[in-house]
Amino acid sequence: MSDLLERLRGRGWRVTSQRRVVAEVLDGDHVHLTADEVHARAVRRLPEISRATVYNTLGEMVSLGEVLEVSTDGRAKRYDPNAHRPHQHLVCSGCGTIRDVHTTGDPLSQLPAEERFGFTVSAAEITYRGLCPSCA
Amino acid sequence: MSDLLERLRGRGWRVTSQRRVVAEVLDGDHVHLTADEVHARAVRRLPEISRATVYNTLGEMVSLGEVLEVSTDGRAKRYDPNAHRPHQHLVCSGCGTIRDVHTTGDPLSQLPAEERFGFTVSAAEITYRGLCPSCA
DNA sequence: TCCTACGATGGACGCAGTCCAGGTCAAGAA
DNA sequence: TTCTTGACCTGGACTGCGTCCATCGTAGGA
Repeated sequence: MSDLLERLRGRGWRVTSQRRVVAEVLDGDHVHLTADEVHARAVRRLPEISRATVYNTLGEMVSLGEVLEVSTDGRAKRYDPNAHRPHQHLVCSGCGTIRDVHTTGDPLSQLPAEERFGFTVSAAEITYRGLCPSCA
Repeated sequence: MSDLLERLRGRGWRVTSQRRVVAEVLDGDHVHLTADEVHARAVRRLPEISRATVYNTLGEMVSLGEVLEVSTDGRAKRYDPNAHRPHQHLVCSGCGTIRDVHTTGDPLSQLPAEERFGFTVSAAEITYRGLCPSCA
């Protein structure tokens, strides 16, 4: 049983075979899958699972803060199961590979008060872009 | 004549009424419009202009580095005419308003070599999220 | 003024994501 | 164990954003 599923159960989630499979797909592979990729992998284990259910389940995991949504290009959103350790993303402009990276210092502290325009700023997402070794 | 259009002409762009109108729409209003909003405003000045032309023109301006594409939500891309001064974005989670902001220090220097995994890192985009004064 | 290659048009198409009416089932109660 | 019920799942239609393409129009050089 995955940690993710355990945490969700602890929050009063009804555990169904569909939700289990989606959680396992995300937990098993620490890459950043699109919803359709999650669906494709889920179908291997549970052929009847529908696309709508995958979208719903991913959306619920995101609202519960157990999974992060990242959209680094204008295309499909990707889902990041590594929601409990703060991190940023490094994206290859060639092949689209995404890696989790850790920065020194807190990005929020780099935004001076006079640049906040009265906003209550609560988060900062950094996307680093470049070429991976294979694409360079 | 807008600066933007002057620069584009200098790059050998054929200047048509459609391209002029798109450039003027972007230049006139320093907000971050979606392609459809650009189209809606362009139609007021040139009723026959097509959606495809607006998309093509925006895409060309982006490839020429004269306009930036920003996608802060998973929805429509927005176009930022302020491509020549490095800046980051502050987005209201309530209403979606986007403001250009300037950080202290260079975000690239916050990514240590051992976190680069052999990538040639060339850019960093920061999206700050929070609530604007009206939404707070 | 003429020519022609580059640009514009608009309608069809594709992908990502959402919605909905109706059928199904997990989990608590007895 | 069986019953009950409301939460959940399904599949197909639908929407929004963006792209493609065949055809027509025109900016700008000769």
